[in-house]
Amino acid sequence: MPELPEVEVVRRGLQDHVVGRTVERAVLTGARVARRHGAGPADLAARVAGSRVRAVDRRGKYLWLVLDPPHDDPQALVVHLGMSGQLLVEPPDAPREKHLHAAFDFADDGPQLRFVDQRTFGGLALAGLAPDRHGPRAYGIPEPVLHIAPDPLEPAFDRAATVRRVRAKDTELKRVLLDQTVVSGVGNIYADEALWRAGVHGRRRGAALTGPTIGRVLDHAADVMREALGQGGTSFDALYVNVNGASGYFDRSLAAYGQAGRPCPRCGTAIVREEFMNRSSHFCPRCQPRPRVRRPG
DNA sequence: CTACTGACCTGTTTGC
DNA sequence: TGCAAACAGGTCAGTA
Repeated sequence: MPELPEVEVVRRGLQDHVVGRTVERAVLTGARVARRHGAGPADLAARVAGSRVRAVDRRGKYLWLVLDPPHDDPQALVVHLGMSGQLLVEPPDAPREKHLHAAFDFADDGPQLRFVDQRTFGGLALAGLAPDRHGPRAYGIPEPVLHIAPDPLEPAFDRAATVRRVRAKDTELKRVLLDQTVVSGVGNIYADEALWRAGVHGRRRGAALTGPTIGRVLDHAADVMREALGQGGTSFDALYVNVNGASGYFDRSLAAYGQAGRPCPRCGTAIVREEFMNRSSHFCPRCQPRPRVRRPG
C-alpha cells in the first residue's frame, strides 16, 4: 500500500522521466478519477495540455507535478495513489491496462505517463499553489494539500510541535499517527512498525504518554520510512510498483505488520493481530503492553 | 471545535 | 466445486 516511502519512490521516478517535458494531450477515462477536480475530467485534460512539467513535489502521501501552462501562473496536478494507484511511464503503444484511468502524451513523442488504479481510491486534480505556512518551499503547496501536516522526512517537520500536538489529543496514539493533519506520510504499515520499534501499544492515549516517548515513536516512524525508501518501498504484490512497474523489497524487513503468529524478532513472543479502526493492528504483546486502563468505547 | 464512523472500490483469499 | 463473506485500507463527508 502506498505510504510515504512508496510515494517518494514514485516521485523520484517521475522526476527522472517527466520533468522538463511538455504535455501534448491528456485522456481521462470516466469521471471518478477526477472526482476531486470540481470542473470535471474534460476540464482537467484541456487545461493540462500544453503545460511543461517544471518539478515533481510531495508532502506525505500527496504527490504533485508543478506545471507551467503557456500563458498562466504555475499550477499543480495533484495525484493521490489511494490504496492501489500506480503512475507508470510506458511507451505509448504499450498494452492498455485494465484499470487505466488517465494517459498523458508528451510533445516529444516519448514515453507516456499513465495513472492506473484498480480500486480508484486515488485520483487526480488540478489546483493552484499557495505559500506553505510551515516554511519556505520552492513552488508552494497545492490548495487541496494545505491541510496536510509536514511529513517526518521534510525540512519543515517540527518534531517538538508534533509531540505537543500528539499529547494534546485525547485519543489513541495509533489513531493520531494515522491522522495526516498531525503528521503525514504514515499509514497502517509504518504505524505498526514504528510502534513496535518504540515498544509502545497503539491504544495508549496521546495525552497519557510522556513527550520523550512520543518523540521516540516519531523518530522510529522516520527511521523505518527512511529504511523502506532505501529498499525501494514495501509491497506484497503487484499493486504497488514504481514508475517502471517494479516492486520494493522492504516487506522482507517487517517485524510486526502482517506477521500475526510469527515470533517477535526482539523477544520471540507471537505477534498478535487485532481489529482497530476497521483495519488490522499488529503488535508484540510482551514488548508493547496494552494500556492498563481502557476507557469505554 | 473535537472525536469518531461509514462509504467509497475491486481483486484475492478464506470458509462453508 | 461454487458461492459468499472476509480482507486489504487512505481519505473525507457526515454525525454526535
